[in-house]
Amino acid sequence: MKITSEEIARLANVSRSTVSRVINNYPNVPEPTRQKVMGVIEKYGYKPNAFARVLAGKSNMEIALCISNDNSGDGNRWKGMESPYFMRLIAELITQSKAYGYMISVLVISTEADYEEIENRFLNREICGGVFVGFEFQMERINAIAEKGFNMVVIDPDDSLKQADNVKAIYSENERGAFLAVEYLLKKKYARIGHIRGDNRLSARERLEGYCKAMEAAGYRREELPVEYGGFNREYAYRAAVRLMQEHQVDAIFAADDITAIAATRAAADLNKRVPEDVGIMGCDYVSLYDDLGIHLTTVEISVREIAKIAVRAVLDIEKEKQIVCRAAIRVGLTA
Amino acid sequence: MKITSEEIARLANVSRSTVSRVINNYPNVPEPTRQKVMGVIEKYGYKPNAFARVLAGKSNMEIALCISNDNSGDGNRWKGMESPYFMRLIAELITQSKAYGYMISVLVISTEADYEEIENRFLNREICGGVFVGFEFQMERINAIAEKGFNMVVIDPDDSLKQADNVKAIYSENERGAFLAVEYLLKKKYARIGHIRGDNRLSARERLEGYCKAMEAAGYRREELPVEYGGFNREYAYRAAVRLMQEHQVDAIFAADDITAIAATRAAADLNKRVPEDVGIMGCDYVSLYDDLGIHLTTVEISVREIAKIAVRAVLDIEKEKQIVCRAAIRVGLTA
DNA sequence: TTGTATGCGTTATCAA
DNA sequence: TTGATAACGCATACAA
Repeated sequence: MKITSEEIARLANVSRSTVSRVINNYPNVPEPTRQKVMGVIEKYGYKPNAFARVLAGKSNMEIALCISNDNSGDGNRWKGMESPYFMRLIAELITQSKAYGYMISVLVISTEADYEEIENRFLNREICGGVFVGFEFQMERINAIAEKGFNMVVIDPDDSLKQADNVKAIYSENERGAFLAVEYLLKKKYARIGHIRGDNRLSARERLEGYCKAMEAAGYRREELPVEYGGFNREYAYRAAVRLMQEHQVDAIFAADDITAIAATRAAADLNKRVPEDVGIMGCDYVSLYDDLGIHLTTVEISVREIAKIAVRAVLDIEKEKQIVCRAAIRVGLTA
Repeated sequence: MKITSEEIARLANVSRSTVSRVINNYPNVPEPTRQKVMGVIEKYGYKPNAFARVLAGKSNMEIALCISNDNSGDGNRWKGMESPYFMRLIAELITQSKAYGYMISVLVISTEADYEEIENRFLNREICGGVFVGFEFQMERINAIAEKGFNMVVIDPDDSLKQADNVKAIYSENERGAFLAVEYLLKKKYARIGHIRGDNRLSARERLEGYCKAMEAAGYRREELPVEYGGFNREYAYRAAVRLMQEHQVDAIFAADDITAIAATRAAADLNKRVPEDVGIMGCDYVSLYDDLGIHLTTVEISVREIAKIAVRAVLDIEKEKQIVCRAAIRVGLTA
């Protein structure tokens, strides 16, 4: 059926052990022998059985991507598995890990049992690392698993994070990104800049802080800044944008994310304001989707590819830092 | 470290074989014994080692989702891994297969070697089935693997498909969907309906055919129908829409897909035409994305969830049909 | 109905 | 430097 190391050994006139040593690049096998064995391996297209290796003690070259499922069910589909962010992240992680010879398996975490599932896989050596991304993780569970000696990476953790030893965290430069965005608007000579903030999670608070700092640096007083609640929700964001433009008379809006920015763009259109002439709109957390619709937001981008690359390197312990920050950059579009 | 069937056997005063029989629901184990063993299993939270089972002859409860990589690099990102269609499909497949206790592993197919990888996994019992989706598959390779006795499902294959015995095909009701769409426009009293067609792949040809048939049924002559090439590309589609509206004076457009429809909507706006009053626009192949932007296309929907559900059932051979067609339905929005 | 023995394909240990 | 041999954790044919 399928050629095994046994066969290879026979054909190369060596023992299974030697074949194994060649496969695993052990140092104690002389070059001629290695050549001979490799020749037979190539000739017959032999590929070692991954499952057997794992059973025999090796770790599987597979990384679990653990996504927290969103059960809130508020009809806002920009969450959970279908979120374009997660989707791009999955795609990039698959690509990046493949470059190191690793596979990605996607696990959706929704119940307590799922954490046991993960731990089980670690114990069985089915996976050699876990990358966590999403909102509502139980950090204690993650820490507990990590403390048994397994590598975990958490992307954009909330500040509640107490990192166990084997846990690495990847942060996005939210505050600085927001600061850059507002700075950009100020340079464009917008004078009255409002902010549509997200909800209470860390990223939203950091972006708000960045906005405030940039405005303060420009001489504005923090207490008087026009900030409205958008909650990363397109309906709330739309109304927030209307309030900012009508009640606060802003001439520019820094939105907590791109969904919010798109909603603000609609609001501007409905109020007969031209973008960017009458009102400048700045997004955040670039989502590639809108380009394809011919909508080119000026926004803050933190490369998903970069995050994926770092995540893979971190979980494989190539990257040793426990706290890694991904840089934000302005992506110039047509809305500001 | 981890409890094994050996331990369970000892604790339950039976042999490993009996534990195995209980786990695998063999009939020849009396209820009291089963209860006793199950009790110990529950108590210690024993989970059989999946890899060991596979090595011992069982098939892994895992389905490979094989996605053809798009190397065309024409800058149109609505293809390959990042396509929202694939992304939703992945999400739905994960959900649906989980319901049957199966996992999904995603494989991106770009080179010849990838087919060998798939075959290798089948031979090692790492996967028990393959679901193929994308454009440029080498059906001969798929058939060759299937002929060795493995289950394969191809979603929306091109007509070049010669199905081997273990290959099942899932088709979308493209022609009927297009027919319904045009019928819908006719009922809405649009009189001059044009079509922006896709490229030369089967789905595009079928949609064109559905459009033609519906128009013929309404008394139009096929040769005189206003059809322009859009190629599923937003730039081409935009220009096609302009031609239809300016040169052909259409009052409604049936677009080959939703990307095309969105481009047509932009074109209408740029020509100062109101949608749907001055011109009706009908999409096809519903992509959920646009709702979140406040754009509500009237379009043709073929449920991705339904496709995923059927794909899982087909690959597990619960669904026995070799050719399965997924129904299309009109999704009413604001553009027609 | 149950237990024993063997095999799955690999790695690791120990001798040679 | 190499080769036997014993794990790894489970399923199964066969015997009892």
